[in-house]
Amino acid sequence: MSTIAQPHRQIWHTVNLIPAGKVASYGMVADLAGLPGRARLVGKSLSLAPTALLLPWHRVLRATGQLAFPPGSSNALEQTGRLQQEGVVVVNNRVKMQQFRWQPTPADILFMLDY
DNA sequence: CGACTGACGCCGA
DNA sequence: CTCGGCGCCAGTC
Repeated sequence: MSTIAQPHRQIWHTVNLIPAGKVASYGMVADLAGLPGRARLVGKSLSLAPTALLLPWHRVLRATGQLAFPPGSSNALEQTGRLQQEGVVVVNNRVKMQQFRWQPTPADILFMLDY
């Protein structure tokens, strides 16, 4: 069976913990996954993630709150739709991080370390 | 081997 | 708020 690099597994695992109605930035996910400074790797991992995993990729955006896709692109539209469906307000292709930022509990951290 | 490219982030002008 | 520049790293050419 194919050997999936650990960093990817860690990243997918972390993204999967983001609760509906909340969002996280690429850098935040990288940090929580034990890969500080590897924000770009998070983007890469999500692009490679099997759709069968049903990861909440739409809850991951840039640190500024901007969606990672160009406004109007099919990806941006789908991401916006999914977020609003969860109650996250998206205006001009961006979200108010101050209001919707996910704040992982100590339990969340432990859950990831345990993995 | 070097140059370029991303679903990024931060700092300074 | 916008731009430019640099750091970051795995792939690709």
